[in-house]
Amino acid sequence: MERTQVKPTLANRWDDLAADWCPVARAMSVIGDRWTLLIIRDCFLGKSRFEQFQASLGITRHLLSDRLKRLVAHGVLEKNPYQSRPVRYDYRLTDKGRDFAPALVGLKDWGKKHMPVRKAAPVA
Amino acid sequence: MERTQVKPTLANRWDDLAADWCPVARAMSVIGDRWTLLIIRDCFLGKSRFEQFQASLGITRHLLSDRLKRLVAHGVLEKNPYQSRPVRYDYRLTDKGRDFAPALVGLKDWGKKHMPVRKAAPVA
DNA sequence: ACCCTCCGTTCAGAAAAAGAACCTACACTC
DNA sequence: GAGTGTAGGTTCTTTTTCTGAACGGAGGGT
Repeated sequence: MERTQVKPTLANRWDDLAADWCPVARAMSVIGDRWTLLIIRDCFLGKSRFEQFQASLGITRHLLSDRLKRLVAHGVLEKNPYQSRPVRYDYRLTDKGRDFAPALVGLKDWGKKHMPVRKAAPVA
Repeated sequence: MERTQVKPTLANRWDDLAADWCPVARAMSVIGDRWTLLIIRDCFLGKSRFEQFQASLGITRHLLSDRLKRLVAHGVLEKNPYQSRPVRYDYRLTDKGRDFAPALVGLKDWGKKHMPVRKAAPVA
């Protein structure tokens, strides 16, 4: 009885999309932010560690930590120890994660065709 | 020189991605939020008006207005008057917008396969 | 004249993100 | 046996963005 009636009229929170009738919306409940799909892209490019993602994306560590947790929780990534003495983890795509490949290719093609690289400021 | 620097300290991450080396990142600079791709999906489903998007998505009107402007600015949608007496506009996909189809299909397939509809709360 | 529809805009408050520093645990050197 | 470095985070405060509700304007219908 504590949170069933939180918002009766408008539905929108991140995870509310997960129950949408539309599969695209349900996909957006996983990757519907600026970084998540780029983390997945980095995984496809062979990156697997916290520091690698952080260096690659320039994302804040806090947010990266959060997004990795979310991806693991969704079963898109797996967190495994890759060495045990000082325990260190890496993140690898699961089959579910690898199935993003077609969507990623679609976005890559779109970006290539429609978003030419315009440098922010040709300083100096 | 006084007000070109509206936000001097923080870089706008949205637009930083537009200059990224990776075409996926550049695509994310357009659709890298929870709603934009769903607006585009709605366009593919034949919706074209403010109220239709708002009813379909449950997005706040403010944000919808903002996202539509952004999509028009990016050339993904076109804003056209569909009646002139009380001037009303609708939003239609451009060719650039229609080129999202493959990516959208990729996400739809992923959502269908990996995100079964789980109702938020099986209340009574 | 009054209410209705469509397409927004404005405002205050809540949520999320940014940026930087901090922490743990171990290994390597000195 | 104290510093230094590395990997993988967490904590903190300040900005930015999003939400939710109300307001506005331009015309239409009755």
